[in-house]
Amino acid sequence: MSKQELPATQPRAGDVNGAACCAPPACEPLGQAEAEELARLFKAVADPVRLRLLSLIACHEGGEACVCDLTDAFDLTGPTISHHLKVLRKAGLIDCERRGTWVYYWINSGMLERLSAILGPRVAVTA
Amino acid sequence: MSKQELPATQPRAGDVNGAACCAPPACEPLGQAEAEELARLFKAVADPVRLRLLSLIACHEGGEACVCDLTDAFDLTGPTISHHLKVLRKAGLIDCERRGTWVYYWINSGMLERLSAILGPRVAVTA
DNA sequence: GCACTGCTTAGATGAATGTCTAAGCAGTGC
DNA sequence: GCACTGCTTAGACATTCATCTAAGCAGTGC
Repeated sequence: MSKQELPATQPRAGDVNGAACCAPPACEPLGQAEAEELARLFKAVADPVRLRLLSLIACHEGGEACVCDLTDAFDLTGPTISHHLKVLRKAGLIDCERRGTWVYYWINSGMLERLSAILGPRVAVTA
Repeated sequence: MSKQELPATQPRAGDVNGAACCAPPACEPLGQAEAEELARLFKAVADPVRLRLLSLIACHEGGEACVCDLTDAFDLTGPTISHHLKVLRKAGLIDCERRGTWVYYWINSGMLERLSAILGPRVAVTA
């Protein structure tokens, strides 16, 4: 847990024999802390069931869907869908509210847009 | 593996007692096949080491970096970095070329932009 | 050819993750 | 209050994944 703290401007192991293999970075790359937080978000999205859940919610009229509708769209048990929804919720990608018997979910589009922006023009980011 | 093939227009389980819990989708949600392919791509990005690798490569002068430089930025062994680079390569997110002693990697920005677009305005997508 | 460096592949191992069943909590309606 | 439905939590289990060490392949230079 020390190498990633190097100033990255000191003489490099690659400079042996006087032949540098490559140039220093031209912009500030992602730090470890940001990378870990972003990876947490991407992990939440990196599952076919959760991608389809997001899509189903986004596609529903009014931008929200109840769990029963989401569950019906899969060949999975209720607890499994509930688990995936929880992962998305913990990542801040969706929010939910109980209304009487049913629980409704909707997309937190700000979070998705943040992820989108990171992959967009360039990976380096001020996050 | 059959429920997701439902037309989604037939009477629903949620209609019990005549009280529908929710409305049908307002647009075409992600299919299972597309979701699986996208999840594969997102999984490749959903790791702090791989995010930093992408960032380091993108930030390097000329848009490419050699492995030795990438390895030095982490507190991980060479084989581990090589493994992560392979994951990114198999996902089509980066490409590489050997030039003499060193191997250089660069970003396949088209792939990243595709992922970016999916998370962007809406999750529903014609992928 | 031989030693050296750079990088990848192969195989093992511990941790994280997706799924299930069983059980519990929260509303609704009789 | 009691039964019923909708949804979540808890815990178990199989699979996937990140990492390591050991070994192998590819260039370079003497």
